[in-house]
Amino acid sequence: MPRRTARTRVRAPDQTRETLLQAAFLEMFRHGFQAASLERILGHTGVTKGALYHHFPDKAALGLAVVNEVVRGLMLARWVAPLEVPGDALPAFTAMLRDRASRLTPREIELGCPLNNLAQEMAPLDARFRRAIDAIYAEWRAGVARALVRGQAEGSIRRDIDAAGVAAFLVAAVEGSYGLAKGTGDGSLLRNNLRMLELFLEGLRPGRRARR
Amino acid sequence: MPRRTARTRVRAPDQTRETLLQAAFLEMFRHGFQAASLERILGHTGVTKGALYHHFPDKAALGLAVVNEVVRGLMLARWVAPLEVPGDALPAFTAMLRDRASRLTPREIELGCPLNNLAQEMAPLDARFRRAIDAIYAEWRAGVARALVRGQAEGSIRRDIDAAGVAAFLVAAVEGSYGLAKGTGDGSLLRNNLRMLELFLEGLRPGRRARR
DNA sequence: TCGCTTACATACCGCATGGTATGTAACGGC
DNA sequence: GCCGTTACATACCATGCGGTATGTAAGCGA
Repeated sequence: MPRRTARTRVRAPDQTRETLLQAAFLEMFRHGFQAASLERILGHTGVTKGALYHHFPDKAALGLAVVNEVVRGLMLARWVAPLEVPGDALPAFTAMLRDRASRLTPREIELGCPLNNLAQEMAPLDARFRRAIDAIYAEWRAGVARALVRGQAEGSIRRDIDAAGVAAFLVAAVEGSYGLAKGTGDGSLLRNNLRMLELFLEGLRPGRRARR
Repeated sequence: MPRRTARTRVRAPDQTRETLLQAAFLEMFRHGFQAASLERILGHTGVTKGALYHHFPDKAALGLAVVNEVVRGLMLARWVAPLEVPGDALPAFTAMLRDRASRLTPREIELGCPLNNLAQEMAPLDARFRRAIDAIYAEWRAGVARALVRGQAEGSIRRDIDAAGVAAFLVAAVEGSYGLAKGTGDGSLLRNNLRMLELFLEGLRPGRRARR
């Protein structure tokens, strides 16, 4: 039986939901979804279990909301939006990679890429997570491919490459680099790989020696 | 109090240990380490909890043994040994990539790379796991770098590249490709990326156009 | 054949977890 | 000011978990 005089917090449903999403994101980033503890999330936010289960039917729904509303936004802001700038596509790639490399935080090196983490953990376990993650990866690849096609149109990128295929490779290389750096705990490895990606992109410039 | 007449299985400690390792590997491959259930492992093998805790002091020790004795061996057999063949280094790379691409099982596409999975999950959580995983990645990178240096010595690979840096990039790209394929559930994506790696390696051939 | 060690078997425990039942206080339309 | 709905709060539960205590039987050197 609940206590007689319950002290309810100020009613601000949107903010409560957002608070939960952010805390859940951090918790999932650190521990993954399965090991993410609702109690810890509640402890960090001061929100109660009743409020949580008012906003989300169960833990999976909270996790999916984190994927769709937090992780997706982060990916788009960091890896797609920087490509949608006026000017040549290839320098936009280079600038984005250098920007990412320069902003590497110890947390990013320790914890890796949230999307990659969730993909590795949840893809074989839950079809809904897999679909949500798959959709985000598809957006990422599509954004990269668009930039490549733009580069082809303006002549800064060779026309004989398959934009979608190269985009998939680039995304994989980025994710792999973050993952490897996380595995080794070595930030310089990640910087090295982002630099290698720059060199790879330079190789896409039109030139005498065709790749195939 | 245990039952009076306990039916013990045949005493074959080495085989029992190996059975546990293999079952634990499969369980960890599917669910990760934290979500791996000892009860499920025991259920699959018919081994009892007493036997398990006779061979391993705790769950972490079992997990570490899986990493060091199973995962490491798989990585070496698949990604390092194929490079240590007589003949030119570059064709050995190509052959290895094609061999891997041709042998892709649905399980590999669904579950990804065991080493990558464990790295992503365990690196920030447990220092012992991180060290063990880090050591395996270092062996992998070293194996690739050795092959690159060999190629440089025999003239099939440009001398102006940093073998260690390129090796790190190659390993990251492989792991990223497996991870991405797992996220999307798409095997053709993985095949595409392995093919892209071939092309990347072709670009390491000595030629007129230097990369930097 | 005795006796110690190794290799297993069984029962049980404490704990953290996700989830639920139930209650109450704030808000908004009327 | 009433009342239904929304937004929370609290107590509690069932379950699965890793781990342990304790027992037994096989192997084996002397």
